Amino acid sequence: MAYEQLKLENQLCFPLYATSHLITRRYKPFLDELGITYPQYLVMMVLWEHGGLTVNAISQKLLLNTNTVTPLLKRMEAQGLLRRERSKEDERRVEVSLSKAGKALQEKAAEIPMKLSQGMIPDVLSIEEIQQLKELLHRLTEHLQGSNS
Amino acid sequence: MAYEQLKLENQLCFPLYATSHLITRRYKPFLDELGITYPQYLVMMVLWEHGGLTVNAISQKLLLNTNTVTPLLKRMEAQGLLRRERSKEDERRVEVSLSKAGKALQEKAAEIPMKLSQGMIPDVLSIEEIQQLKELLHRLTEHLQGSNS
DNA sequence: TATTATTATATCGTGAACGATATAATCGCA
DNA sequence: TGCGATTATATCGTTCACGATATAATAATA
Repeated sequence: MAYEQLKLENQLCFPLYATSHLITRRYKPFLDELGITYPQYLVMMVLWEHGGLTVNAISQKLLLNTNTVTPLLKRMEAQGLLRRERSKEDERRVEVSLSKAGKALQEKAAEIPMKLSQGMIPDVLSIEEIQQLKELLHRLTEHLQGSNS
Repeated sequence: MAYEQLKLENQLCFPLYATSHLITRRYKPFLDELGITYPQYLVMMVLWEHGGLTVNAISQKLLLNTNTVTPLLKRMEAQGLLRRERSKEDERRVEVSLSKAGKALQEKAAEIPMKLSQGMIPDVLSIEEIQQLKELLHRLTEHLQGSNS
């Protein structure tokens, strides 16, 4: 077969795709306890770190389109995790801020990263290798965001 | 702020999630030419490499659930890329095989991996680093599939 | 100050992704 | 042989993800 490059194992994209899904599945039981999904957890992390932000700012930080983030935020507002309010300075913008319940959730969430890394480190990857992996992924995302080539 | 581990940049999961999406977006224009989506492309790669397989075998290779793969295959059957037929030996199984059009698509697809890697290598990551990244991801997926801890 | 361009968000439709559940065929074992 | 357990796939409902498009507010400029 002359199509070696078309094998899953020879590609970079599939391992990324698969690992991402597998990790999301690992999160699920912990996030279920908080009553949120994985993308919602990402939104919460952004808000915990930066406080109130516009819809646009959130979607840029998560590298998602606003038409993904808008309904995500509406569901989260319905759950009482955050508020969405039109800015008074510029009525095109919608400012998103955490509710009391949303802020309070951070304490519960704080245990999740540790719980997940248990059994992962150093069984499979050493601290150095995790660091290396992050660094390589970071360079890749930086590039993929910027250029068109 | 005492929640350093809850910052996006300090996690492994978010870079994986984001990179995976960004790469899928890179594929889109090329896959549009073939008239297929990224997960459909993954299915095609499995079938090009292994020939006819059951629904279960395909979902295992892609690390997806069958309730994701079944509708995926039905859409692909409707497009004329493949056939789905109940096995005669064991009528619980559905055997998936490529149509003529499905097989023919491989030739067009063969150019995609190269086109994508242009501008990625060695601008951002060297050949060695790509290899390293694959290796780290491979170990991670192997672990995440197997254990429960 | 009109008018056009840009910006910010929302809406709609399609295709994943997956938990829960259903259904039918096959297997295992009393 | 018979019947409960297992296996293979399908169906349903909810949530993402995103292209295309719409709408309204603001900025730019003639």
